[in-house]
Order: sequence, then structure tokens, then C-alpha cells
Amino acid sequence: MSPLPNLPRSELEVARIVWRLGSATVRQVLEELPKTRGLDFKTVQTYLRRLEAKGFLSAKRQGRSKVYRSRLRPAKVMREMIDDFLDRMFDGEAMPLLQHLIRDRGLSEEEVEQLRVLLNRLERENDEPDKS
Amino acid sequence: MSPLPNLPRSELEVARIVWRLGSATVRQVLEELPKTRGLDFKTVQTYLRRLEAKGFLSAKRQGRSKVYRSRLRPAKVMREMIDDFLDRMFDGEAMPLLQHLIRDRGLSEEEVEQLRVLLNRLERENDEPDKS
DNA sequence: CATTGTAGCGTTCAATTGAACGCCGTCAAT
DNA sequence: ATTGACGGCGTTCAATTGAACGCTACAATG
Repeated sequence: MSPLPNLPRSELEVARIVWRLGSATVRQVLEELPKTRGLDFKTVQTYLRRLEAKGFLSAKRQGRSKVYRSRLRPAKVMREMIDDFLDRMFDGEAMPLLQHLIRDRGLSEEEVEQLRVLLNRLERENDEPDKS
Repeated sequence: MSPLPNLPRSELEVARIVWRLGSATVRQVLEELPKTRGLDFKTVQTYLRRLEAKGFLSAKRQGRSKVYRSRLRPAKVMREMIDDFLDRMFDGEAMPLLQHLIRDRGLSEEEVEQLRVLLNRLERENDEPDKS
């Protein structure tokens, strides 16, 4: 219900790594970051701590270190962030964004094909009345 | 080149109104905001001032008031914000977001049709080599 | 056992953001 | 001419974010 706490740029960056790895320590996250990023160990530590405080991650001690893992389903978090973005940018309408993505951004043949498949599937579901 | 200044929530809200109206004074923006929003005149004023400082809007004095208008093409600003969002969330890949929007979000028949048209158009462009 | 390095925890600090004042000028109605 | 009301400009203030320390506990190594 409560609309997820903020998940700002840097924290998201870190969170996504944990999501991808399934679980990670500060050091692991640090190593996954692009070397060019140049964040300090302590800084990453801080972000992980904040992510835990906000409820995005949970942590359990493992020997000397802490192992962080996602507490909420990443897909769900993503979903909410997309919704939020949609609200802020297009009053919640998906179409304008879709149009933008499809028109102004070079999609490869393949990608277009994938989309077409997706649409077909949708259509079929629409026609065939829900038989659950 | 320089990646647009930040355009946070509240400021975006205000900026979008100016974009929509073409040009607006503080009071006009205030009136366009949902009454439930309850922002103060001075607050909106502050946001407009900041938007000007950041280069999103330009302002010229008109009598006692200032009239703000967009200095950058709104579509372009949007574009950059979408790119940024894509980067942060999906490493710049459009597909995952497209899939999400199409699958997890109820599109109406019509919308699906619109998309199909869009895709067809793309395909034609792809086949037909650029004859500019 | 003493040394060294790693990690946690609490703290700090500047910049940004959300929100709003106060003072001051000006224009309009008494 | 006086009194308001409105708007601009500069300022403020708390919360959040980006980034990083310092101190301390502890574990491994010489």
C-alpha cells in the first residue's frame, strides 16, 4: 500500500547488483561496479545500509561480513518505479511512452518481430474469453 | 552535450503545465494545479525561478508579472528523461520496458491496434532504403 | 603474541529538493 | 494621498542524497 520509499540513482545502482547476484556483500557489490565508477567501500556500505533501512534489502550476518539480499520482489519494485515514472511524465498513460520508445528509438528487425509476437499473443487472449 | 540538469518531481509537475499552456505566469500555473495539491503561490514561484535558473524555462517580464515559456523543446527534454530512466533501470535497453508495458498493463483493443500500425510503418521504413 | 587489514557502525558534510516566508515595489481602488 | 493586494527577489529550513571518514572489533599471518 504505502508507496515504496525513494530509491535514488546511486542506491538503485547498488540495489540492482544485489538483485542480479541474488545476494551480495559490500565487497562483492563493489567489485561488480564498473571500475570507472570509483566509489569507496564505505560509500557502498552506506548505500546498502540505507537500502536495508528502507526495507528494500534484508541483511544477515555471515561471519564478519553482512550478506544482503532482496526483501521485495525486484520485479515488483521495478513495476512500481515504472508506474511512478509514467505518472510523473505522462499522467499514467502508457501509450505516449510506448510510441516514444517505438518511434524515436532504433528498434532492430528482431525487436520489432518480438513486439509483433507479443501483440499477437495479447490479441488472442482478448478474443478468447478467460476460461480460468 | 551536458546532460540536462535535474528535473525533480515538483519542478517537473510545474514545467509540464508551462509546456502544455505554451506560456504561463505563476498564477496561471497555480490555477492549473489540482486544487488538492495545495501548493502556495510563493512555492510555485520558487519552482518557476529554479526552472529558469536551470535553463528549462525562459522568462520575460510582462507588466508586473513574469511570463515563463519553455526554452528547450519539451519533446527533447522528455526524450532525455526517458533515456535516463532507461539507463538507470535497464542499462539502456528499450525492450524490457516495452515488454513490461505491453504485457503487464492492460492495453485496450484500440491501443493494440495503434501499436500494430506503428510497427508496420517501421517495417516499411526498414525495407525501403532511405531515399532522402 | 603483536601486527595488519577488513568490516561494521555511527557520523559527517555539501548539494539538492520540497515548501514557504518577509520585505519591498507597484498598481489599482478608495 | 492612502491603503491594500499582488508579485518579484532573496532567504530560509528541514529532509534526502551522494559520498566518505574515524573508531572499533576481530580474524588471519608472521
